[in-house]
Amino acid sequence: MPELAAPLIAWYREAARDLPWRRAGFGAWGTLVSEFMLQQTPVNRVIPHLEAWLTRWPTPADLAASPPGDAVTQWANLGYPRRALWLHRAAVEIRDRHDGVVPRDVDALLALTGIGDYTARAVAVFAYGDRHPVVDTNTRRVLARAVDGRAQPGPPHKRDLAAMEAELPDGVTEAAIVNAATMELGAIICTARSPKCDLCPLVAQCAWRAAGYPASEDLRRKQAAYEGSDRQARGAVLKTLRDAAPSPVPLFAVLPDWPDAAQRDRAIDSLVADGLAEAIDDTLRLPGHPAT
DNA sequence: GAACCGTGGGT
DNA sequence: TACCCAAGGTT
Repeated sequence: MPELAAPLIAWYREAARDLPWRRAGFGAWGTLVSEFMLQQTPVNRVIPHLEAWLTRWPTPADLAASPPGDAVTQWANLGYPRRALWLHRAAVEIRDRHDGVVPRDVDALLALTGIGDYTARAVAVFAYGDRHPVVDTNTRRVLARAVDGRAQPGPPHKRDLAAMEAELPDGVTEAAIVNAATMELGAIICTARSPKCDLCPLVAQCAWRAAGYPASEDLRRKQAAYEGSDRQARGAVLKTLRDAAPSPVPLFAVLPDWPDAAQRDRAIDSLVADGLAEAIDDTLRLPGHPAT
């Protein structure tokens, strides 16, 4: 058994948060939706939106039968709205290619729109109980500290999967718990800013602690400035469309007072190019019904 | 591999 | 206040 597994499993049993997607029988569709929402959006903001989403669309086929614009509206202010579009596309693909059943095979999951290395393995492990390494930003930080003795992980890399694989016990059930426990530890104890090392189950094993908590060069890429950015303009345009939906908005009424008109127009064009908006006549609206 | 993609809470 | 950060993925 790898060194970290036993203390992680023991800690997780008593410290894990009670989250909706950990309830017994939550289902693969619910897991898939939760993982889409959790891509770069914090847990506490996801929970109410997840429950509303699953009430409205209890199965992939239910979502696939709605226009993609409805998904964008229901997504509300979760951020990165193309995730809503991608989740809708994935639902269509699940309906058309997998008889409406969320696939279990990692390669089949990876072939769905909006699903990458993390989400594919998270569904296979947490929804179906299979044995794979699951690596998210929490996992990478915990391994960087506990195993590599560094304060922060480098940028995401394929080799991260092998690093996590090395920490997994042989047993399928135990491996799934170690995956979840490593993420959970990074989320609530081994946090980015001020880790709670006095509460950490890995104090005896932690290479970063043993080395005296050295600072490490921060190799992560920094987020671009948001204020004044094209992203901000896109967000504002899309909020206008969501608030008006299902009605279209006349183009002259889309952010008429935006300080940079060229930027506003660029935002509109890029949203149309992304499929997040449709320009019809002299109006703009959320995308309608090519779902069925 | 780097740039790009939203939004809000914590510090 | 300004900056950091968040269960990533696509191009």
